[in-house]
Amino acid sequence: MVTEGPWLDGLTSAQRAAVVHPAAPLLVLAGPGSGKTRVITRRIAHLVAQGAAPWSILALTFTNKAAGEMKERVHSLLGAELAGARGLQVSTFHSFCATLLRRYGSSPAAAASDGTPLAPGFSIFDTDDARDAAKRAIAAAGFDSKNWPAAIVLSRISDAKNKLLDAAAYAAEAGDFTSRSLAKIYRAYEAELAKCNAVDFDDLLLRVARLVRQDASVREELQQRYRHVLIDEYQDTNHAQFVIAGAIAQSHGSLTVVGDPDQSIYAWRGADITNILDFEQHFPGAGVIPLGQNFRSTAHIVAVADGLIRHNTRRKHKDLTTELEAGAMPQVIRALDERHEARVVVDEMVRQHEAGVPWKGMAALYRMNALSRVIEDELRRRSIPYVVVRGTAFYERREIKDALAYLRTLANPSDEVALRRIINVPTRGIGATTIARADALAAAHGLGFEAALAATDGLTARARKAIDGFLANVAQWRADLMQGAPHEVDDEDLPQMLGGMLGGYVARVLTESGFEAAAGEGSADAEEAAERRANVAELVTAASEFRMPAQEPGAPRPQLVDVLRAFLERVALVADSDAFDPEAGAVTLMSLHAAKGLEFPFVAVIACEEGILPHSRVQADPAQLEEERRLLFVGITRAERQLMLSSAAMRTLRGIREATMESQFIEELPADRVARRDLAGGSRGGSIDPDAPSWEPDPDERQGWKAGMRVRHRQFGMGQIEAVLRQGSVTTLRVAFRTVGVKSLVAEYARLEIVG
DNA sequence: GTCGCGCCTTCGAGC
DNA sequence: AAGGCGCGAC
Repeated sequence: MVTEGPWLDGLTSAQRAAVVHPAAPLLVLAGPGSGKTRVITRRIAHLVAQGAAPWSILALTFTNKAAGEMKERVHSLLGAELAGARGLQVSTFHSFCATLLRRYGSSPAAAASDGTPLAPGFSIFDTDDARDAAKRAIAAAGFDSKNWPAAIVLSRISDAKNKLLDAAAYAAEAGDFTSRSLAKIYRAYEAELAKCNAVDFDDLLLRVARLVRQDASVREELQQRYRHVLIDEYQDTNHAQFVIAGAIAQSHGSLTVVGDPDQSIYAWRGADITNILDFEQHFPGAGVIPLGQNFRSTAHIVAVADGLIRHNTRRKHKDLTTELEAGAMPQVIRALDERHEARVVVDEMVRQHEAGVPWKGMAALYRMNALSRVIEDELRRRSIPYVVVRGTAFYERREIKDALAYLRTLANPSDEVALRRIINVPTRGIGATTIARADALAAAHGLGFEAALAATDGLTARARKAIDGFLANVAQWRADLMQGAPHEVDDEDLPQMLGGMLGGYVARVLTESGFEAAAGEGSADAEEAAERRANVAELVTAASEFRMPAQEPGAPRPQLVDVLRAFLERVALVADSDAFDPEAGAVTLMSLHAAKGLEFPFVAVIACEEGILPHSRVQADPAQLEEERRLLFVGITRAERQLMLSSAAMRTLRGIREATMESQFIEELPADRVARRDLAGGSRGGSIDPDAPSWEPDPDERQGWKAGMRVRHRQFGMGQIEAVLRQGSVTTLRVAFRTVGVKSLVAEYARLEIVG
């Protein structure tokens, strides 16, 4: 047993107390910048040093990124000395649950609520797939999609699932007409999922919660295996996650949770803040260690954050302190409009850069992803490197979803949502009529969609031929999945070998199906077509770079089908923040939600305006308003040395230009801790003429048109500037468009987008 | 059966 | 501003 080591170096007494706390329930209330990640990783290292087997430790994080970093840190802490941390399991709740469902899916407790068992290779539906399934469920339950929008239905079902109410339990509680109707739709939705051998995101948690509650042998196996459970960002766990963690930790009680109620920002997707607030009631005798000292931000920033969060009434107050110097005053900026705001923010970034802060040390944060656009434009115009952190954006693209639907059809033959998506992509002459016929046949004979397609008669010869050809291909591709790596490949080289096989396989399917060749079709222009093809190529690359996670000891060697399923699972569970690369050497742009857990020397929170932050949809509800305030608190506390909070007196949003009001949260900041700069002339909105050119755009921006530039017009599409004619203050451009020929446009009004 | 246009709605954060 | 849906033309 080792009682001293590098994992105890340089800790404060509170941090140390948390690290060495006995293997018993422990709540670490960790304020922003208080060394939370440090405490978890070092506690893991300490547990291992105390003799715990690495594979007996389960650490659950919020994102894959955080999981990867945590694993790495533990590795380097223990290093050679303790033979590393092999077998240590660090993952997100969702991927941990997916893994359990692959392993224990045959347990009746993991089955769908109608009893349909989960087969290996089940699909994980994303929000889009779930919406498709919900639409079909609404129709199947006999309701009109006009009165029952899929998105609303889904959010109600999601709420139910997060509270561990399955369709039957929901129906039992349903009293009024709306609830009873929803209960029917919920049941039909579950039937759709079951038919597809699919789960949605909430199911991953719900089914595992049911599994650990109802299946004693699984529960005991997990309790035996995971002797120590640690959970990061505990303030954002929901009830299902609470049940899962509690069940696993129940026998030994070694449960460490770390979080900050003031940073709880996911109530809207089911996070239950009482998990953390009532931890001591849930686990009597639990240790509680507050970490209030902030090592991240200079004193003014901490004071501003503290001053803001004090306005939340439903909270346990803890003092935020720092021993760092006062530092720069946080700046509160009121700009004229969103482009002006972007200019001011980027000006500050340039100033910071000149003062030695690298681009990667800066971030612009916002409440809504749509707000990234102006900042992007400004950074691009000034040739400053930036990345928009939105990991799921790539997977939301149509061509990528289609390509993945091919793979899902192959990995999970029941996945009808996927099959429907690609049955006629590229167009093969299998249209709505054919599909309606197949549906009718399926309903009449209780067939699956694929079987019904094969069996439908009375089709045109062309449709018949198209279906037969396609299904023959599918059968061949599925057969091709039943192969492993050559036996002579040793374990060391296996992951890379399998990745290569997967890449080759994906490329082959997408080529042979004709998908790749047609990937650019239907694009508005050649540019977009090229982009789509590049994205598909990128997906093939991602597949070949995929590394199969380590298998359980004694497990059979994975076949290609297992690799494909693991890949699809990984892809389904990417988080937006997974795309964050601290070494990218670029300014970071991301949502306030995605910024949780990160830190930057310079942070700008843009669009601090009523209706945006707080968001317009929440203002009536005090609990939701407090969550909005916490969101700004999270943003502020990402800043290490420089903070800018900006708003614009005028903003164009969703195509409407409107006067704005500064966020009520700005007024709540301690006035002596912020430096205000009102660049909008004291305007509080409303009094400005929206059309008045209120600030001077950069000369190079106004006169930036040059012959030869490639531009895009909303209506005319792609074109190239032939000539720039200046007539007084008016600039006229002669533009040769690909489709409509040469046009003369007034530069100021044409709203041309420069594309290169 | 397919394609393209225009009207209409929507419109937040995300595993 | 942008995506979904329905209609008409080919």
